Amino acid sequence: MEELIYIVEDDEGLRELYEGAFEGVYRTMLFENGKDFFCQFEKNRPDLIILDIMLPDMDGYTILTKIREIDEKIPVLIVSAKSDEISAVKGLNKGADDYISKPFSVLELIARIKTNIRRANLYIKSQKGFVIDNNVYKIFFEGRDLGLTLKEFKLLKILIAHAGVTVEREELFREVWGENFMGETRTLDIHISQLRDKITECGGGDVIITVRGIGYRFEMQ
Amino acid sequence: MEELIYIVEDDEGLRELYEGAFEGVYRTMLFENGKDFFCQFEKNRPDLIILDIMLPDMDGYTILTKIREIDEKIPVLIVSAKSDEISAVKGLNKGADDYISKPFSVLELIARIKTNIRRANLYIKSQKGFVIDNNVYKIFFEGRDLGLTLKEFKLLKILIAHAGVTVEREELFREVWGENFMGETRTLDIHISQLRDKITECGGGDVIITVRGIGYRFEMQ
DNA sequence: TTTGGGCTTACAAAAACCTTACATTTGCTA
DNA sequence: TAGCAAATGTAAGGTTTTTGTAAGCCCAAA
Repeated sequence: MEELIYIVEDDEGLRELYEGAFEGVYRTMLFENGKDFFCQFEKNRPDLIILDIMLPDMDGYTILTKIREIDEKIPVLIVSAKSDEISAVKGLNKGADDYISKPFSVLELIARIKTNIRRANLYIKSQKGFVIDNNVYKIFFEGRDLGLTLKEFKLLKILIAHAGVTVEREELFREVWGENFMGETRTLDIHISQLRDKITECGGGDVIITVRGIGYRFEMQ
Repeated sequence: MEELIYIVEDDEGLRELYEGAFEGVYRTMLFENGKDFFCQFEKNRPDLIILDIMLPDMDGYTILTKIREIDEKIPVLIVSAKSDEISAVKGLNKGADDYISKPFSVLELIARIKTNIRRANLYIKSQKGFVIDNNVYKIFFEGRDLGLTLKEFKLLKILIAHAGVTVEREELFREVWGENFMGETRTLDIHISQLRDKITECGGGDVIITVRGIGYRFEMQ
């Protein structure tokens, strides 16, 4: 699992519970208050947000509304005290995708997270300006269609999926061209070249970095 | 509100509760069992389905699986007895979008319905103008019968059902021609070509888009 | 027998892909 | 530091693959 989850929670007990529950399953980032959360959220989007309704600085609804102003699709799961059921309903009306009441079972929590991420990923995966739409086999940069061919699409998709990590030439060949690719060729280089052209044309910067002797790396700056 | 909700529920008390709760808010259709439900579901799709896990003829999971085979996007909300919480988790894993436990508040139920429909509508493209009549195997565009043959009908129906999503050639073959279609042929292309002709003749635009190397996609613009 | 759906054949066009060829960069070595 | 070899960048053009579509044949149903 590579999914990243942001958790906004001030209760120390629950913080520990989350950390334990997600160990090795999801990458998590914990925030005590709304301010810290938004500071990070502006910089990088997670795959899902877990939001406690009762917080010290701003209440959950305010945060939720603000999240929805910035991103209307990202899955938000609200956590509320059992007694506070009306709050949860209010949250759902304000644009939360789901809610769960304390106390909850870890099993159920993970099931709900899974569903919400599945639902969101069915459609679109994005990474800092790049949006991959698997339904139409297109990748957009800041809203502009890069106009990729199938090979280019697969290539960029893999690089973005491994953003920040160098992907070996051999692996790219395997994933894009398939196991039994023979032609000892320069095809990969040419496709990378094309990709760079198209990204540049759409206003993107140098996001594909050559790692000599190894392969390529997608990196945003 | 114009939303149509199908409710699969055998408990008389709950049936009355639903009818009262949705009066004037949603249009509803009640089904006592899975058989009745599917009979109608094939004919016309609602905006959301409320499904009780405990039913006389087939259990909820079977229905859910069958629903997902036919339509992978339609929101399904599972209702389960409180004691049966594990079942609900199971349901979420099987492709339900949400669940609610008995006893629940009407307020919460409506909030959840609202959220699920909102979420679904974020993604589902409008297929405005195209009407599929499964009883007479006809598809109309703006009231005009396209005059499709059976294969063409099946083809367009599948494409429309997956509106906005590219359907692979292989899947189209499987769904229209059946598992054991051998002829490595161009038949699919020819049928697509015919479909385009007929749609154009009836005033429709370029709604079938070729995705080179993958398949075709229905998209309204 | 007629009719029409569905399939195949055949050719055309387009798009994607690959190869060649040469330029450039990088890292290493003398 | 200069020089070399290996790796990579990329323009140009040819080749292959994929798709579009017209025309005709076959077969089952009416």
